[in-house]
Amino acid sequence: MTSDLDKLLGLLSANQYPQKTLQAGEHLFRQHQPVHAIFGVKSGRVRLYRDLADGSSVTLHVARTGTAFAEATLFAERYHCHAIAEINSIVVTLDSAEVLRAMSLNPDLAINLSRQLAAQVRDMRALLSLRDIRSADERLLAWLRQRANSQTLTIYLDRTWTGISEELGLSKEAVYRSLAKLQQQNIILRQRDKMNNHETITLHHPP
Amino acid sequence: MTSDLDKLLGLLSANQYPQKTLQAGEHLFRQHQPVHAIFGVKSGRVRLYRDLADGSSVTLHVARTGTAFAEATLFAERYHCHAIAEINSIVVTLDSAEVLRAMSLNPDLAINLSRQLAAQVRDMRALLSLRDIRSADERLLAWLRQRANSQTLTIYLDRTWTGISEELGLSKEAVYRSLAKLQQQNIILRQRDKMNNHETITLHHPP
DNA sequence: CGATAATTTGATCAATATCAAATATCGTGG
DNA sequence: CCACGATATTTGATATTGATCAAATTATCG
Repeated sequence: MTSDLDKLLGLLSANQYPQKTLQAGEHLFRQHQPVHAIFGVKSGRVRLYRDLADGSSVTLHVARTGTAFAEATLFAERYHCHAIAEINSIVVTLDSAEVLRAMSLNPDLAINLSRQLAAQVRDMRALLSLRDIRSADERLLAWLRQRANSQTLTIYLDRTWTGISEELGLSKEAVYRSLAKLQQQNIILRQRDKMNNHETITLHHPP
Repeated sequence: MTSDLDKLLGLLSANQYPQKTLQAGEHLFRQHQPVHAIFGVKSGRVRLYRDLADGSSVTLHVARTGTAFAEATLFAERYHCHAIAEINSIVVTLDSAEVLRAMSLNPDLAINLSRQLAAQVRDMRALLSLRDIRSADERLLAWLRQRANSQTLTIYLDRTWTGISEELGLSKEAVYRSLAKLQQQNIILRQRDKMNNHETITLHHPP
């Protein structure tokens, strides 16, 4: 999966991006603190959460390897949530003032960021619309159809089904069962590629 | 709800935005057609879908009143999907070449668009993370907590629960039942405001 | 005031989460 | 190259939960 982290980092060309190593449980930033940077996860897992007045907290997002997070802070004065590393993690930091200044001078940078964010909105919308499909079979099928090459009707997989089941919001068991069912009904064809251990799915009949 | 349509429209200042009236079943644009504009729904409902080689199609998104859609087409050559009005609708159109040109000349416009899109990404992430919560009670509670004023722990509602249930991905019955349960367990307090027919929720105990 | 939509509660059922367990596969270090 | 531990894949059994169908009440809006 090409990460949106790579793309976001492609926004600034010259200098190196400072990395920060976080121990599990260490905070990257705190709510109300002045904004310093936006971030990307090189490795690990960072949870964003907000405190509530009664002492409890809400999780807003869990950022995983290869994803950018806190993009909205680019335009904020202060962080509106805490960021804590759930496991040992490495994050890349982009100084937000620097990014903003660069964009002001060079519209292409800002346009480029818009492009990335627009693509992200599109992808997340597609993901969100999948969640409205109750049936596991149909949800999985819709996921496959969204990703199918519209000519060949094939999907090349470089991820694990267990990971995909999380994206789908289904248990891995449900996904495996749906795969088996769709295969049995001859709606999909699963082909394991001996060469590279990956898998190719081919779609058949329309539903 | 302040619509992201309003914000998006705020990007361009001077001229009026052309509106287009669509009959139910009428297409706004077609897949593969050169991109002409990005859009916002003034009223009605527009479905975005993509054709597959076997003659079937996948729905990518259903845009509702007050939302912008096809923002990603701003950077595309051709529409990657069809757009059809599901019911009689009115859409506002923003010529994409014009928007792009304006942004090239004025970085602030592009930065502004980035700001809107970043906020959208943040909101959608929060929505997506809610969908990972299986329990209806907990999902609803998380939704309330995300929206609670972190000081007063209150949420002012200007929407219908039926509409909220769709956002939550739950049946309206499940939402009403969860509301009743949370109320009974004294976790939330519902107060109907006689003045303006709206409702205020107050959160109590941490979970 | 009538019509339409929203709210609310009940009963039932189907579907998926969950728990279990067995096999297969991968990555790693010896 | 092999052994081994970790992870992924796969299928079975069971229980829980929310979807669905129904229906009654209330609220909203011309």
